[in-house]
Amino acid sequence: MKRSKVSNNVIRRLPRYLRKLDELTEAGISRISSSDMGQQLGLTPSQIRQDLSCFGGFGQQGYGYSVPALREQIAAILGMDRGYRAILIGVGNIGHALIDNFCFSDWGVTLSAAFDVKSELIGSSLNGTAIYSMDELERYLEENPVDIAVLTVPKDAALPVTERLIAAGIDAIWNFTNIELTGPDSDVLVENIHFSDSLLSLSYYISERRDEQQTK
Amino acid sequence: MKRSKVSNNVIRRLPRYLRKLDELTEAGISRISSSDMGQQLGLTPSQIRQDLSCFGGFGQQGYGYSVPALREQIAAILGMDRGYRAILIGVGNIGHALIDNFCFSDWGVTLSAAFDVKSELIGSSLNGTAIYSMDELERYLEENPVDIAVLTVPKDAALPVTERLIAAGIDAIWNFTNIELTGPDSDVLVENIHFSDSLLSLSYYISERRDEQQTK
DNA sequence: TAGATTGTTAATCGATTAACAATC
DNA sequence: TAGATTGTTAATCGATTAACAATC
Repeated sequence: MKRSKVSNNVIRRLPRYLRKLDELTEAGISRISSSDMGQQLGLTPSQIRQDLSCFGGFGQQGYGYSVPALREQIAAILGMDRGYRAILIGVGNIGHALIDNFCFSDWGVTLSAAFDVKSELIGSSLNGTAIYSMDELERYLEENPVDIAVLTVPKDAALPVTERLIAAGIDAIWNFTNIELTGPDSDVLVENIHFSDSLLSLSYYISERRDEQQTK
Repeated sequence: MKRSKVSNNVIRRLPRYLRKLDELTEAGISRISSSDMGQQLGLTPSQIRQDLSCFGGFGQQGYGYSVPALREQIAAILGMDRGYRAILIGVGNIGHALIDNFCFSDWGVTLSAAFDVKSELIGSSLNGTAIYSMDELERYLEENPVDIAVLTVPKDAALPVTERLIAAGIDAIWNFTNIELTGPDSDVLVENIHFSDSLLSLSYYISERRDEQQTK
């Protein structure tokens, strides 16, 4: 697999391809052409072929792509078969929801532990995930392989906890707090879920549309 | 305010600017130059000036930007002052977390009601938001102004509920389900929060980095 | 006034689309 | 074989960066 600096835009489309391929599998469809796929995703056939060709030729001329084969290829490109391990920090409302409802294993990730400061949570377990005290964080990271820290702590705890994680040598943070962690300082990977950014974008698009309708 | 087709990339950066400006306000900083701002966000000064100039000249030569003034301008561009109203559909884990913890009003949006099918929830209220039966959805939409539907239903309910929303004339959906709603069919605005897409992107970047380190 | 920094125009860079030979 | 569709190269389009006159 060549990894010669594939652009962000391409990477962000790969999970959508995967999701679409899963939908096709469920619908019993086992082959698809780039033009059908493009139609269903609102993309041009060229773009899909161009994207996939960053990683190799997965299709067959005159035929298209095998749905299950392409699905496996994309899963591998995304690292779903690498057995990454995650811990979750901050079992508040959103952390709780993730532990209970988000199926990490569907995406090849194992959630191995959770951490919180609230004594009534420590020692219990949720959906099979044990909850430890924040005091045990460093020791746990020393003794267990962890690739991803899921950050679901309150706003004020975001930066201090991030510093502890970085000091403990964590590689990647999945950030659900509304704090901008991406500083130029450390080289930890940060992937953000900013609810508010998303809602504000939607708010913009609604406003744009209404203004257009006004003008007409 | 001119709205002559501003590019997506620009729109997606505006909420980050807003967030940074709020941080600056909290830190007691009342003016900032495009180069300082760029440094703090990892963007070039040019890009920030270019982005802002899509909407007008908010700065002052030789001085920079007034933090509170720019903050208000961006808030207005994003539609935060338009009083949009939202309802939430599906009071499961994630819906519950949003009602309890996500401060809609911070972003100018009012959450006016929630809907679910579970009889034990119907009639109760969470954090001041009343929960209605799904049967009342259409009636509610007829009688109340609603701009945004927050979709937090289980996977299987996603498409049928979306169809009901569209039939009832809803304009915009904030989609938390893992289903691809963006079809070419309807012209409803859809903004997605796809947890899995985000996690898989992170998984890709981790894999990319590790492969690079291998090669070295 | 001199220094700083904007808004904007032009230059560069990168991403998307189109076209087409290769081939299943 | 003929039709379909890929992978890839070239053309186009758009976004980012650089430069600089305007001016606070």
